[in-house]
Parts: sequence; C-alpha cells; structure tokens
Amino acid sequence: MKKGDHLFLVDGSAYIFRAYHALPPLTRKSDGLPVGAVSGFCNMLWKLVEESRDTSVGVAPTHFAVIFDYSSTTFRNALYSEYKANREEPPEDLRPQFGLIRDAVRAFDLPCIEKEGFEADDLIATYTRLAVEAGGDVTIVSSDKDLMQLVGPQVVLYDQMKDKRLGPEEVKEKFGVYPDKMIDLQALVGDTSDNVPGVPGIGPKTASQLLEEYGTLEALLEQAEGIKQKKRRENLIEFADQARLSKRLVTLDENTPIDIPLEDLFINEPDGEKLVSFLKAMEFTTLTRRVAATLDTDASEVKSAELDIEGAPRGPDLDPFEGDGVSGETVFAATPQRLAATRAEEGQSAEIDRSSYVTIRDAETLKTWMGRVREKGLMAFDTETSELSAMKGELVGVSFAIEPGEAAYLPLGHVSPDADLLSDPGALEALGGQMKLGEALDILKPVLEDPAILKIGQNVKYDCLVMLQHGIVLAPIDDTMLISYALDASSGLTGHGMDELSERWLGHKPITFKELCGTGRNARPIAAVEIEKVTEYAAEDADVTLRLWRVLKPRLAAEGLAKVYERLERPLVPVLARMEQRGIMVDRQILSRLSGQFSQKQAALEAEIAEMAGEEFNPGSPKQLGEILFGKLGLPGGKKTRTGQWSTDARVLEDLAAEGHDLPRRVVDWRQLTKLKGTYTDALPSHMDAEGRIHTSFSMASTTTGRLSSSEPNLQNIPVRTEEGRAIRTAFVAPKGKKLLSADYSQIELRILAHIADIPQLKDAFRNGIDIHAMTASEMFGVPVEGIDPMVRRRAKAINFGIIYGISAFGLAAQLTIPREEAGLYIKRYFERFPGIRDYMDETKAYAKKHGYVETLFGRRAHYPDITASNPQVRAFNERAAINAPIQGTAADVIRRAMIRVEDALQKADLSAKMLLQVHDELIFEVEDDEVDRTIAIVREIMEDAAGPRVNLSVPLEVDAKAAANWEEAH
DNA sequence: CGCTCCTAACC
DNA sequence: AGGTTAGGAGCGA
Repeated sequence: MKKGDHLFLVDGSAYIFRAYHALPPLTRKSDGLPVGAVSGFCNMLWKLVEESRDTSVGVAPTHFAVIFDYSSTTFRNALYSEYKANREEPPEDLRPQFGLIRDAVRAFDLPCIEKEGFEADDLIATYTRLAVEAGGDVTIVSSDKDLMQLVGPQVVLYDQMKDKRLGPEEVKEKFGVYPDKMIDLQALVGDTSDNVPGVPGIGPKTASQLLEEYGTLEALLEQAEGIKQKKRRENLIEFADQARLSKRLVTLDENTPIDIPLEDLFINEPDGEKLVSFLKAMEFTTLTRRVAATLDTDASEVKSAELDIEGAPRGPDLDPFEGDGVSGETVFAATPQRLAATRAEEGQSAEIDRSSYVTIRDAETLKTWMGRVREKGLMAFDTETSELSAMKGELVGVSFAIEPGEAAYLPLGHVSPDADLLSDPGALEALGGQMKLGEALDILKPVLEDPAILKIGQNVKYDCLVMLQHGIVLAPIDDTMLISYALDASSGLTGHGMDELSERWLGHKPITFKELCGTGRNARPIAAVEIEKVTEYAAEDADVTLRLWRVLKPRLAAEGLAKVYERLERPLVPVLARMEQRGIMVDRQILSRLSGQFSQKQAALEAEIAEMAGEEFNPGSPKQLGEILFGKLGLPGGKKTRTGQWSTDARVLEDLAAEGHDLPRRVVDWRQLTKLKGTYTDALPSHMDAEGRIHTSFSMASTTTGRLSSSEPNLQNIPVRTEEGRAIRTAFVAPKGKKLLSADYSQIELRILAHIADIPQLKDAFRNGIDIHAMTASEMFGVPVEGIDPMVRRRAKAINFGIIYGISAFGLAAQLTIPREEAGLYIKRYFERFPGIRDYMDETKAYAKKHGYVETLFGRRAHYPDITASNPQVRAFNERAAINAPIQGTAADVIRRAMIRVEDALQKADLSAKMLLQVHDELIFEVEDDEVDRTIAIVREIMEDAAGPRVNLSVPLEVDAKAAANWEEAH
C-alpha cells in the first residue's frame, strides 16, 4: 500500500443490523430460510462495489475488506464486566443469517475479516492505522460514532444510507470537537446502549464545551475543582475514575494482531459467475439481474450455489407459511436443490398404509388431533361434499394429515348406507356415530383460520369455498395443484390432478372417487358410502396431499419458481373463491324468451333444410350432412377431417354458400341457433341458484399459458360476435340499485408483443393512440393511416393476430382465404417492415429448444419438450405455441396481478364493488349505482398499472370500462 | 354408459 | 394460427 491507494473498510456487523432493521421482517427464501438481512446486506454491498467501480467519483478503492465482530466478549469485558452487558441476543431469525452474510462477502470476492476477542471496530482501527502509515487513504463504511475517533486528514467515515462522508470538519460540526477529541468526548458522555458509564449529567453539548475549554479529558478531570456549576463539579470529581474507565472502553485498539496483511486486501474484479451463483441460490432475483448485467454474466447460464447452512433452523417455528414442515426439525446443509432431491426420493419410497388411518367420531379425539396440528403448525386438509360442485355440495366430512402416514377422517354428514335404515335415527349411531357438524366446526374453525397454521390442499380453492359456506375463511394456504402447475405447466406431463401427481411423484395409486362411489347406475352419494371406506379414501387424499407437498414445495425454490407461485398463484385462490361464491345474476325470463325465439327459427330452418335436401335428416350430424351435401347432392367437397370424413364446419359451408348454394347457408344458421339454444339459453338456467345467480368454477391450473378457464358453466365463452348471440348477454344483469361494470384491456397482447419484441413502430402507435391495425397496413402496403381501405385493414389485423399465434403461411392463408403463396408474401413483407418480430420469434424458438420451456415477463414457465421432435408438424406446432405462450401468458399474469390487488384497493377506497368474472382480458364487477364513477377510476388505475413495479412496460396499458344494467350494454 | 370426434362459443 | 369448455352424434361395451 502506498500513497494514492485507497482502502475501504466496511463495518460488517453494523451493516448486518442496519440491513436487518431496514427490511421488512420475515423476508424468507421459499424453503423458509430467513434471508432478509442477507438481502439487505448484499444490496448495500453491491451498491458500494458498484459506486466504487465508478472511478469518476475519485474515491475508487484499491483495497477493500469487510470486517465483523467475532464474539461478544472482548478485552473490554475484562476491564468492565458490565460492558455491553445489556445487549440483547440477536433476534432468532437473524442468527442463521450471520454465516450466510460471510458467504456473501466471499461471493463478492472480498476479504472477510474477524478476530476472536476483538470487536470489528478494533480491527478497523488497526487497518486504518496501517494504511495511514503507509500513506494511503481510508474510507470507513459505517455510521458508528465509535469510529469517529479514527477520522483524520486521510480517513473519512462514509454513511452509505445517508450517502454522507464525514471528515474532521463534519465531525467537529456534528459533535463540536475534532476527531482527536472524540475519545474524550465519548468518555464523558458515555453510551447507554454499550453500557459505557461516562459522567452523569454530561451530554454531548456540555462535553464538547468542556473539552473546548480544558483541552483534554485528563486536564478537565485534574482541574475539576474549579468548575463553577456545583453539580457538574461534584460529578466530575466523584466519577473521574469512571470517566477514565470509559475512556479505555471507547478507545479503539489500533494494535490488534492481524492475520491478513494490508497488502492482501488488494481489490479483485468480482467474479460474475461466483457472485451470480450465490445470489441465485439466495433467490434475490432483482439483484441477480442487476449484478449479471453489470458484470456481463448470463444469469440463466449460472447454476445456483450450493450453500452450506448447517443447522439453520427452519420450519413452522419460524415460518408456518413457508416452512419446511416438521416441527423442531432442523434441516442440515439444505440447499434447495438438495432438499428437493431428498424429498423426491422420500416421495418415491412412500409406502402408504390405509389401515392406519383414523376415524374421528367425538369431540375429545378431534381436539387431540387439533392440538397436534397446532404443534406441527401445518396440516394437509381435504373436504368431502355431497356434490362435485363446492357451491352446491353439502359438507359430508373433512380429512387431515399431519405427518406422512398419519391421517384421519372426520365424518359429519353421513347417512346410513343401508337405504332401509335411512329413516331409523339409531342406524348411524349403531355404525359408530359421527360428530354434530356445528360442534365439529366450532373446534375446527380456530385452527382453519389460525394464521400460524398452514393448511395444505390439493385444489384448495374448492375447500376454501366449502368452508366459506360455513363462515370459515381458510388461511393461510398452500396448494399442491398450483405448486405443480407453477413447476410443470404443459410439459407433456398432462394435468395436475391428485391421482396423476400421486402416481408421478409417490408411485402410488390412490383410491379413485369412482372406485369409492361407483359409476352410472351403481353410483351412490359419498354420504351413503360406509364411513370406514370413506375414511380410507379421504384420509388417503390428505396423506397424499401432504406427501406431495413435501416433494413439490422445495422444488419451487430449487427451480426459481417460488415467486411465480407466491405472487401469481396462491394469492389468487381466495379472490377466485369469493368471485365464485358471489356468482352473477341472470334473468331467467330473458333466457326463456330467447329459447322460444330460437326454437321457432330452428324449426323453420329444419323444414327448409329437409325440403332442400329432399329428405329428413339430422343437420346436427356432420356424418349425415356430409353424405347429403357431398354424396347425394354432389356438391364440390373440400376438406376431409382427420378421420377421413367430409368436413362440414362453418368454413366449408360458408364457402359453398358463397358459390350460391342455399342449403349450406341454412345449415350454418341452424347450427348457430342450435348452439346458442343448447349451450346457453337452455343450459344456463339449470345452473342458477335460488337467488337467480350462476356460480361458475374457475380453474387456475388447466391452461398451459397461465390463463384461467371457466366451467360448469363456462362463462368465458358467452356469445358476443353475432346479434342473436349478444342477446344472451342481456340476460346477465345486476340486481336493483346496481350496475354491471365491464373493464377490459385494449389490445393487451399486441401491446405486450410490442414491448417484448421491442418494435418501435408498434410502440409509437400505442403511445400515440394510433389504430394499430391501420398502422400495420400503412407500414406494409405503403398507404396512409387515415382513410384506410377496410379490407386492407382487415388483412393487417389478421396478420397481427397471426403473429401472436406464431404465424404460418398456411394458417394466414386459411384465415384470409387467400393462396398460401400470397400469405407467405405478406409474412415476408411484415418481417421486412418489423424485423424485431422475426428476431423475437427466432430467439424464442432457440430459447425453448435450449431450455425446454419459455417464460413470461413475470417468470411463469410453459414447457415444450416436444419442440425438438423430429416430426416437423409436431415441432412446428410446439414452436408456434412457444412463441405465443410468453405473450398470452404475460397478459394472463398482468390481469392476475390486477385481480389480486383490486379488491383491496376498492375496499381502501370505501367502495363496495364486487368482482364477479374474469374473461381473459376483461373483469366484470357488480357496482352500486352511485359508486360507478369512482369504481371505474380505481379499477382502471389498478388494471393499467398491474404490470408494475415488477415489470416496467414500454407501452401503456389501456382499459376501457363501462357500466350498465346488463353485460351486453356494459361491454 | 363412457369414450372420441366434430363443431362452435369465447379471448 | 395460440389458448380454452360444452354439447351432440356416433359407436362400442
């Protein structure tokens, strides 16, 4: 070290506590390990490293070290046993982080210095002295006043949080003395937090005054007799020795033995890979990204580090929400990857013994089980209901599992399996009896709602909904189905149902519902199945759910998907449960009137069709229709279906109609009416409840892209295209005094495409509110945007949509009914005008081939293992899907984020609007008449800002919103 | 009764 | 051409 060199000394221990207290408590890694302080520490350290790399500031370090306290006992305790005696133990969740923080320093490639028996401050003092003697400059990164004594012409103290550098003048300004008097000042003032006694009655102001006057502490103590103020004089005399002791306590030892010589603190360029690897393992995604960018490292290439965090306690004691699971269990050296691997093995070696399951028939036994649940801090939980729909079903029983193999069933709504005994009240008691529902729920409710007890379900929204019917808000929750979905969406592993997951991960086939209750004519309600059998079935489900959770949950962390699950999946569960419970009001009369109208038109069409065909046949049978059209009438047949039948879809029939054939036209009309009647006007009323409301069921795990789906009934495909179809929407109404509000994203997928593929023309058009399809047409065909030919615009629109779908000449040709060659030319033209699109497509395909999956902007993955298939059709299909998934999936993520936030935002604004439906880019609310305008403002704001702050889209999101008496008018 | 196929409704 | 769910026909058990 020489003149001109610059040593940075970071007070690591002070850093830790600052980081710990600056961050929200309970910041944890997905496997439950608390890492808040590590996170704060790394962020601060990185900021420092980054700043110091900026040589323009002129303080770039040549040498660097991070210094820690080794232990709490030092030579000072020998001087004064009370020294730092009232220091509290570090918080429980901070302790396991100390080791990780030292790992962090090493990952930064910085020396990590500590020495037994010495405080960090003494080591800092020693290195400072050495550096100054060698002629170098020193920056001490700390805001601890104990270090002020070291400040001098070559030494500054840097408070990173306040971004303030303290030299001698600043110290003087702050404490009234120059640094060389700091020790004396501290000795007089003392320090309550460290138990340095000082002199009573003397604070910083008086102390600096006295030192100004007398020069030094010693001089002051010697001349204390002459002090005018009585009390002050007496105290200085009486506590002179205490002041001298204090001085020794606060004086830093500049001569501690050191193990690493000053020269070895020479700074290294951080090793990007090493650092990124550590940060990835800690799941600090933002910092990982930042570091990777600065150090020019490809984060996706780097494997996360295996951390040695022996003895780090985890589990429900620390965090019932994220915990590893088993109370008191200590996970040793558990890297997420290693834990996931261990658990995967544990899962496959599962031996499931149904005979050990327990039937709970009395309050005492139930209380005992709940007591054990409390100890564990978690349980797998499953409800059995009389119907498959949670909204309609009555509670028949609940099951829980607290350890693999330890599970119980609590029957609540069983009836006698023997039909003859149904009327005999003693029959069930004779079979062993069951608890009264109310009594059982009173015992269960506090557990099911206990924020410290994690309830694990498989498709837990169902159980949430069932319990909601009984006034119980199930929370907190985890869902094995959603964990599986976040991990393995699409991927060719098919679905995320329990039976499938169990076979895949546990190698075990659970009893199926059909096996339990029979099918068809032999089917009987679960409530009428023998309790012993249901115990085996239901307790097994809970057992399997718990085992699946133990296998799958650690994978989230190991595979970097914890945030997707925690931010986009889990929080949506209660939101959807509430939406489903509310349901949307439907006007039965409107539907019935429409049914009548459709019937009449249908009958008229049927007569015409029979007449034209020359015989009666079923126009609803594609087989019969094909034979009539292409056989009997000899019309020019176009396509054949996969199975060799004549294709008779609307496209084929419309082409025939265009050639002047009337029969196909009638069939198209007949089909449309039949569809509207059969699927909507006839079917919807059967889904209405007594209040006239329809409760759909949203599935969170059935699409490959992150979209929701809706079933029983599907309310995401209510007609809108044709006038007759739209009439059905008028039947979706708001009750008296309320309106339906529809808020939908305008062109969200194209906007996301513009952002992801970074297409300047598209982005400009969206920023300036220009008609995007007209702009596309203008770019492609060189015509002005204003007054564009509608047919030209239509072509451009088809191409824009085609792009989102992973365009092919074949598909575009079919869409526009133009020759494939012409479609190919359009696509070529498009790529010429928007070269970024082709780049995006190529990059996405390459990424998918390399990784087997693609990601949305929010990290959701969709797997496409078949993208490397040798069959060109299979491969091309997977390529198109892989191109589409990030776009469709990002849009799905955005609206999920909006849904998760919007209810709370409405409540905070004191608005009573209730969200009822989601239709991919649209949200439907029920709103009080006089709250419409304010609700629109809130909903729009939440939806338009939903990507942030995680993703900063380079195009604005726009939301159209309108309220009216029914869905048709609101849309 | 349960499965596959075809068609069609939506974004 | 990407992502869905529903209903009827047809067919085999």
